[in-house]
Amino acid sequence: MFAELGYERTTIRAVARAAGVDAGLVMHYFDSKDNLFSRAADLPADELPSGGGEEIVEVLLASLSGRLDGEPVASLAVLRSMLTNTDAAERYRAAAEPQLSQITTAIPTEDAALRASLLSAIVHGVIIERYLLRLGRLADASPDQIIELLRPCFQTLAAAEMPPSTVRPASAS
Amino acid sequence: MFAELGYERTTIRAVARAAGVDAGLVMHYFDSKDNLFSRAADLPADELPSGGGEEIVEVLLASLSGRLDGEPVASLAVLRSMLTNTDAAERYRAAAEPQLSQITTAIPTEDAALRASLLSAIVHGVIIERYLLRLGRLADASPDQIIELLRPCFQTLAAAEMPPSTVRPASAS
DNA sequence: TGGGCCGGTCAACAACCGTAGAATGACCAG
DNA sequence: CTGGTCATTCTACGGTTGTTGACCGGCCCA
Repeated sequence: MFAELGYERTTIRAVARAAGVDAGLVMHYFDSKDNLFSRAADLPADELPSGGGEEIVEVLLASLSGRLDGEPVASLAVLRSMLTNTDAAERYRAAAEPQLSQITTAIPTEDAALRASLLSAIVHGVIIERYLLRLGRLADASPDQIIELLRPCFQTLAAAEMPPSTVRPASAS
Repeated sequence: MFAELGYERTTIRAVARAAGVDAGLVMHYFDSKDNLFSRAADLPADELPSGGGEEIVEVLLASLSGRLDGEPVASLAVLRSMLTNTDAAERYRAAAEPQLSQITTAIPTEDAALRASLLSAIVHGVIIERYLLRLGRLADASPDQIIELLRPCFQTLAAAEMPPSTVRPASAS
C-alpha cells in the first residue's frame, strides 16, 4: 500500500483491514506508523558490483535491466513517498549517494560528479515513469529494448570524449 | 507550500497562517482545498514550439534549458504531488501527453513512441532531482553545462541510426 | 485445576483535518 | 443616518488519524 498510495494516504486502519485484523494489532507488532514504513521500505542495500572504471556503463545497464523487469515493492514504496515524506527522502538519499560517488570515481572527466548525477537522474526518471506514473510506452516496453536505446546515452555520458558523429547545431545561419 | 510539501501535507490552516489570515477566508475565496490546488497548480500549458522533425532535439533542449534556470512554482507543485494525489497525476498526464505525441511524430523510427517516452523520462528525472530532491551536483550545476552533456544523448535517442562510434560490448569473450 | 503468556478485539482519546455558517466590523451609496 | 456589500474572524460540526490501554479467549506448563 505504501508503494501504491504513498506514505500519507496509507492509513494504519486500511493496512489492518487489508490484513483482516484490527488496527490495534498492527500497532502491537510495529510500534508506530513510521516504524511500519521503515520495515516495509527496508531494502537490501542493492549495491552495484564494484566494476572497474570502464565497465561502469555495463554495470549500470545491467542493474537497470534487473530493475526493469521487477522492481522490489520496498523500493517502490520509497520512490512513491520520497517527495512528500522526509523519512522516505532520507532513505532514498542513503541508497543513492554511495552509488553516485561510485559512478563518479569511475568517470575520468573533471565534471564526473555531474555526469554521474545525470546518469542517476535518467535511471530514476525511467523507473518512476514506468512503475509509478505508467506514462507512455515506458510502462510495457521490454527491458532489453529500453536498455539498447539507453546504452549509447550512457556511453556518451560516461566517456571522456563525445563520439565524433554527434554534432552541435551551427550557432549562426 | 504545495511545491514544497505536496498536496496532503499542506493544510488549509497552514496556508492561512502563512498568509496571516483565518482559514475560513481561504475557503471563502477558493471554495475547497482541491480548488485551491487547482489554482496554485495552474500552469500556462507550456507547449513546445512545433518544430519540424529534425530540430526536435534542439527544441527539447531549449525547453529544458529554460526550465533549468527557473521552473515555475506551479509546475513544481504538480511534480511534487503527482505521486500521491490523483488530481496532480491527472494534471501531469494532461501536460505530458501532447508533448509525448509531438516528439513521437518527430522521430522517424518504428519505436518512436518508446524513444519519446525515454526523452520525457530523462527530462523529468533531471527536473525532479534538481528541484525536488536536490541530490548530487544536479542541484547547482549551470543549465548550459547540463544541456551540453545531454545533447548527444538526445541526439542518439531521436536519430534513426546510432552513431558508429557507440559500440556494444562483445557478448562473448 | 490453575496461572501466565499471546494473539487479538474493542472502545476511546486527543489531535487534526476540511468545511460551514453565523457574527463582526469597516466602508460606501443613498 | 441608513442600509447593504464586502473582507474577515469565530465557533463549531463531523470525520479521520495515530495511538493507547483495558479486556477477552485460547493455549501451554506446572
